[in-house]
Amino acid sequence: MTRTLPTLEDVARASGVSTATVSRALNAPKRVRPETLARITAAVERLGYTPHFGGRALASNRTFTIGAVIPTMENAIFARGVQALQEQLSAHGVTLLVATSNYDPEEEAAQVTALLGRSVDGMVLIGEARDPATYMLLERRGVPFVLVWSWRPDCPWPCVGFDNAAAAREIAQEVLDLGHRDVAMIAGMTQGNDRAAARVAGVRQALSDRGLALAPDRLIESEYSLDAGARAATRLLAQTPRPSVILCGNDVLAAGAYSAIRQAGLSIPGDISVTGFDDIDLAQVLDPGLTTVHVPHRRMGEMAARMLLDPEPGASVTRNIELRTSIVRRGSLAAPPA
Amino acid sequence: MTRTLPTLEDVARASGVSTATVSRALNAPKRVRPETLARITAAVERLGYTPHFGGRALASNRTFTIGAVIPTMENAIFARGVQALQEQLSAHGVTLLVATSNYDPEEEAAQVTALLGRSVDGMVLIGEARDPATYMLLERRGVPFVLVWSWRPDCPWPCVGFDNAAAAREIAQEVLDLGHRDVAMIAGMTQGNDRAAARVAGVRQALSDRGLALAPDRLIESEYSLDAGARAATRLLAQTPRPSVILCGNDVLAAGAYSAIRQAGLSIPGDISVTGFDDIDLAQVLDPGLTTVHVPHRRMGEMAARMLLDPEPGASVTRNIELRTSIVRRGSLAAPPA
DNA sequence: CGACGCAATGCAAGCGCTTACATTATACCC
DNA sequence: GGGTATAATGTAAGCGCTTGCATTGCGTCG
Repeated sequence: MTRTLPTLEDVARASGVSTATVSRALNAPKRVRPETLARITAAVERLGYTPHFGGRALASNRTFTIGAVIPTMENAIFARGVQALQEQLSAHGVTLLVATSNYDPEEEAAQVTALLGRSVDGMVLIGEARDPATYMLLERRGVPFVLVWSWRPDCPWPCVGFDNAAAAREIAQEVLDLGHRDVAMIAGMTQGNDRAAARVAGVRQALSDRGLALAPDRLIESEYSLDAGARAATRLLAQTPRPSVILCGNDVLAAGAYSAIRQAGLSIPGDISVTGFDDIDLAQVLDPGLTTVHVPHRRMGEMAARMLLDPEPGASVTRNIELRTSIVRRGSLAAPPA
Repeated sequence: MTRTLPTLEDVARASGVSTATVSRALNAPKRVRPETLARITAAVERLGYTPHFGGRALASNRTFTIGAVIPTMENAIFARGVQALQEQLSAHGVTLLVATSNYDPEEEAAQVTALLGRSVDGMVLIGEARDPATYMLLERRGVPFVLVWSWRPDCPWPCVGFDNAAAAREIAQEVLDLGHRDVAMIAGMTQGNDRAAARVAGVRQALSDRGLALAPDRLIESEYSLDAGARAATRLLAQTPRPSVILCGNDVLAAGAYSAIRQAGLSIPGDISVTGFDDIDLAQVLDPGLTTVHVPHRRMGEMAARMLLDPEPGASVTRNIELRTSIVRRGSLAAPPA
């Protein structure tokens, strides 16, 4: 009962043409006479033929597949970004292959290798910080790639993202403008994560602009999870004096902080303010709504897709694109308690 | 500057053996003499050789890839399930290919076809309700697949999931036990979605067990999104009398309901209770915490992986697995207002 | 000590598809 | 109507890999 799938040759035989013609009918329909095309199409239909991906990849050396390596799908922001990217790509008949690295550079390198082995036509990577060997590998294979989520003017690679430092600085300025002086921050792990590092740097910059500084014990680096965020916040709340605001490296951490603050019997923003970063759905569902930085995840996906799909690399599409972020003001940020 | 990747043949030449031996060295190391193996390994290393996926797929007709078609990545519950599945699969050297259908059966069928075209070795599908043609296609191609998220004792396909109806009935019973009589429900679109339909059925069953019924205007089917959930809740709140509890088809809808309720100036659970389904992170972050049904997404992923990876299909592993759900009690459910 | 079995390796035939090149049909021109 | 572009199709050579079968080399055994 081992069934053999219909092949190009079966279709060719069934429609009385050569395999070359069938191939053309499938890949460049205008190159075959309409009636022939019709006959072939009918045969394809009747036989239930589907092109064999491996054969195609082998012969044409193209796979119509692009790969993406993201830290994790469990963070909604990446899930959405991937979704956007995928929608964009499928609209062009390209499949997206997603791999996760769990924020581990070695794992990321392994996933990149795996994707290269599958002859992806292009690749999307998150952020800029990674082992130079990974970049070399990519270049050696001549696989186009684009970095998303990070951006700086002189990034040597094609990238589409936003200035994490500037955005963080901006929201920190807003916090300071409200009169906060005793600022704490829960950041993501900055090790090997340029976005997390840039956000810390941005906050530091805003503070130093006003002659303030982020004391070492006011900065906690935390894994990106609700629980870790809550734990970090708990530690901050225990300090005397208590900070009047907690800036969080992302919305998930902020949500964790909400739990801890609620747990401690304090109110937001009455006793303490909180800000986030990313603007995932969660941010608007929290009570009070989370003031956060809106990140253009959707546009990043679209632009990345466009860059990768661009027929003449380097030509019509700019290879270094800065997207704007914006601050979304909700209830979690107010002036410090008197 | 067109670089050509090293091929099996290059490695063979470099290590003074035939391609057959190199292939064996890669796929069945114990079948080649240790010293030969060492030489080959060295050559592979030196040349930076990576097997070409397409060639392998073509020759061996196996891809070490399994595909999954999920409704959307934007719902955290699927994102996490996929993540779990992926971890499980990578541990066995298998790649996961994820496609999304956006709850559209036709789109799902298209994605299934696409994945089949890529010669996946197996497939994971969500739920049982779909066009018979899709099942036929799968069978005709002889590709093993497993259904997750749904379960019933006499499901004709391999499946690992839970009894959505029973779980919904259970939480509804708990609601009724607290004294609620005026129950409303925001369900997912039941059209082509057996999980959503089963959850409604479960609630109905619980009600009818006590001689109650779900009035037509007390049931709103809604798209799975925060906004849609909020809109549905708003409509329910406008009814007189106002229901004393809103059962939601999933946590995202429940979160939407929270917004609407807060908007209306009502309190949870003082004025109105809310329950969810899935137990995503969100549920514990909401204030008050959301009482919901915990779904074993992680175990589903693991079991599905195991079923697909199982060397002797039908043998050691049961093909019909029911997993247990449990009710997570948080603050959103209380007795109705006096 | 020759026959035998087994382990290690080589040979070569594809797997299903694309595509340069060759060939044939069609159309159009003077 | 012969000649020539041009369009449509066919021919066949791979793409990189796996694998059945053939071959070789050796240790073993009667």
